[in-house]
Amino acid sequence: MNLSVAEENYIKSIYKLEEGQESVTTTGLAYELDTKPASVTDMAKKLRDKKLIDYEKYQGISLTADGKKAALHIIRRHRLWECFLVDKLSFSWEEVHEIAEELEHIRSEKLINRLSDFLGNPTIDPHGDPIPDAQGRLGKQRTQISLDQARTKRLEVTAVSDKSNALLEFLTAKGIRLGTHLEVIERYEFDNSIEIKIRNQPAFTISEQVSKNIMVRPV
Amino acid sequence: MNLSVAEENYIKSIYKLEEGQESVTTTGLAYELDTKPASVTDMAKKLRDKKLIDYEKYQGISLTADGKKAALHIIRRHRLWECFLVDKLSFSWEEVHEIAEELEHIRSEKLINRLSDFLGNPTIDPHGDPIPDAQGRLGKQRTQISLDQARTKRLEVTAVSDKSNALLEFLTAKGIRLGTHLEVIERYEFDNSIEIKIRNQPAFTISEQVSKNIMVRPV
DNA sequence: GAAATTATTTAGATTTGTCTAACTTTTATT
DNA sequence: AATAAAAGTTAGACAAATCTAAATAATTTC
Repeated sequence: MNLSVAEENYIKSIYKLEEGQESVTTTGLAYELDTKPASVTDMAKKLRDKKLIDYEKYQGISLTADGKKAALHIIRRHRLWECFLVDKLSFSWEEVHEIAEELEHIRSEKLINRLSDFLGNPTIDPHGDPIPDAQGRLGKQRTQISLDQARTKRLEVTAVSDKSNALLEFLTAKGIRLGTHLEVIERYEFDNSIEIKIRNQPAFTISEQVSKNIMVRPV
Repeated sequence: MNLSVAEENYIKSIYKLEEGQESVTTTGLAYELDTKPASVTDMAKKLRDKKLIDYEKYQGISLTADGKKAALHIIRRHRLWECFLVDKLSFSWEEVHEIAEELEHIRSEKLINRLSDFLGNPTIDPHGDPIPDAQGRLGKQRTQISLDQARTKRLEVTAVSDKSNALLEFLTAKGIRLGTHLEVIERYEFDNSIEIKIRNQPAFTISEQVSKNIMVRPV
């Protein structure tokens, strides 16, 4: 299956929205791709014809098995290039996303598999997200700090799911990066904000919007 | 100046044809780009409007100073990626061209300059062609075996100017690669073919078409 | 459950890069 | 120099991906 850059971006965004539980709507996808709902409808028909998504008008969109496979291959390419940029070219965590966004569309199985070897076949990218293997198989997911039912106190940051510059810059400013150990001081039910503390720095509060995007594991 | 992939390919091909002395015609460029003369005429108008080429109808095409600069930047990207593929990902000489053809269109000054640093700022690519520096300055050219006025006997291959698979495979089959030392046995005026010998293997003859694309230096 | 609001789709237009077919200009031939 | 051939251009069409504006369906609200 040979996909255009536009088609690949749609598949990737649909995967991302599906991952975040909620159903994929025309408007939601348009927002995610910074385009208009009318354009999404057009592309939905095309992707349905290619059997990459299930789509009935007014009924929303979901990836087929083939679509999921395609998505995982695109994500593999994206995350491997991010590793390359950070590990080999000394880019910082925050600046790699945009460039990887372009590199991910270069389609050569051989290139990607050799790149993976060259990088030592990493299984997580610089943001802590798992890298699918050559067959599209994915390692296990981490937990969102806000969904942690066990109300764990001591946590380690393993990933950030939203890659917007705004969030990444905020986290950097706060000293939160991959591997950072943090302590949950308080969880406020009324707005789902969370008060946290890093080492011996003063505590501060993060909104649900932010905490939803921080993946953690108990430590 | 932000160029589309198509525009970049035109600029690169025009540069290549200009480098090979002859004037750049609509048909010649169409052949080089595997497209139709009508398409070339359309694009020529667009590139003229962007002041990258001089073009008057029926009068052929030539790069402006800006166009040359753009071409050298594209070539820099292409050749650096070729270095990466061969040096770091163990691709062979012959297979890198196509992939570099895609990678060259990723436009991030920072990416390319860091890639260059990572590779040790190479000045020639795996085919022996010089890599323009960040300012677009180019090292000195090598000589075509067929233009060697001095009629040198012992030569070293420093580059191959035509990157078509057909030629690269032919050269590999004959045992001609970068750095190969060869001895010119005879030059035939009537068809400009050249009889050469590599080490102690039997001599063979190469046509002008082939020899024109082999760059050499005396040894 | 009717009306209002929101979401989605359709129809028609636009841009980029390409094409074919017809036409024009230039170059080559005699 | 006239004509034939080759090279180049124009006009009109098309596919991909997008858009706006209008129409339709679904959902929410009262």
